[in-house]
Amino acid sequence: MILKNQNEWALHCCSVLSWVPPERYLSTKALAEFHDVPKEYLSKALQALSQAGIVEGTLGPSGGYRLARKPSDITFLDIVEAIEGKGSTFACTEIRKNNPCRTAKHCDNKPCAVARVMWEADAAWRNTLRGVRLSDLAKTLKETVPADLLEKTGAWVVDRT
Amino acid sequence: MILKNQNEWALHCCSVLSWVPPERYLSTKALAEFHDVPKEYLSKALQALSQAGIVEGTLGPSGGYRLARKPSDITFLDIVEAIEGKGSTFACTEIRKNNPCRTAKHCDNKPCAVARVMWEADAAWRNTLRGVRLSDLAKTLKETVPADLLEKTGAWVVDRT
DNA sequence: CTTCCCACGGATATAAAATATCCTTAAATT
DNA sequence: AATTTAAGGATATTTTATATCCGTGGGAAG
Ligand code: FES
Ligand code: FES
Repeated sequence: MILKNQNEWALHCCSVLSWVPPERYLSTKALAEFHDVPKEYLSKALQALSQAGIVEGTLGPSGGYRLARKPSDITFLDIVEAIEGKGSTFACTEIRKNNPCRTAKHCDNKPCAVARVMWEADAAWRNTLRGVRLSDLAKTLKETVPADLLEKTGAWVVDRT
Repeated sequence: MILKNQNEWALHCCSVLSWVPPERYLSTKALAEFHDVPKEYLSKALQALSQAGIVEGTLGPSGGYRLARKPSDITFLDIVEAIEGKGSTFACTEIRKNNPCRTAKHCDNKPCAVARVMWEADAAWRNTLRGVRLSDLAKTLKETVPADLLEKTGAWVVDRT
């Protein structure tokens, strides 16, 4: 099991979009060029983010995407769930029901103990993602990425909005 | 992203194998019949558990598998990692390196901040799984599964060892 | 010693999901 | 009116998951 590469793209795109000045937009083309990924496929990820209400798009020249909310209101989980979906990573097929010793009277009012553990682990994963916001990421980047690169990148983005 | 169904099979198989009396074995055939899953494919999961040192198999009639360690020495993580592998669920493709503003002198001594968060979430997932042992599962089952079903199931297993 | 049962592992087939491209539509800008 | 762009449907390609098949050799039982 491995997460889709769309996650990495979407997370980095949201990070880039936080450079976009208010009332302006950055196009899919620019985002695809910046990350060197296929534009048409990246478009699908951005559409998912749009449907999730994380970014908003507008048409026409000078159109594109921008964040729909403040970076402090967008968590990693929001973005990952827009790409991967909200369903648990563990799918219980109720294999326990195949136990040949079971009779019809054995009802399953409680979920399987195995599934409960797996779902708990899934929740722990999501909780970690929920605990990190886009604003936290920006702060970390400021501390770890060379200032000149950050500056140039910001200019590059603003230049195309 | 969804975990393989082998995980559910392997976890339930380990649970069943904890019924096996010392010095005896339960065959793949019996495990497949018990869970109503294809024997040949289940065999692959059991081989993975065997290679991970969670179960041990023996050949010949009256052969099969049994747990290689005490249930209190086997965690959910051991089993899941035997099936899914130990690698992180998030694959970073170093997309940041495609930033057109980068120059050769920008080295990446530290991993990307995005990847660090995703790996932290992966670690949280694994930590939860590491925190539950097969012995804990047995205890939970004792509390939630009707006593008569547990007893019949145990007898079914012993009958085939 | 012979026969049968079994784990083990390689090879292959099928189904499903991820990745990627193509194309049409309609809205916003110039 | 012409151009740029998001939106989304359709389709193709690649990879992974699921499943089956078969050969090998070890171990138990007669
Ligand atoms: S029946 Fe699905 S995890 Fe137990
Ligand atoms: S470069 Fe891979 S997550 Fe940032």
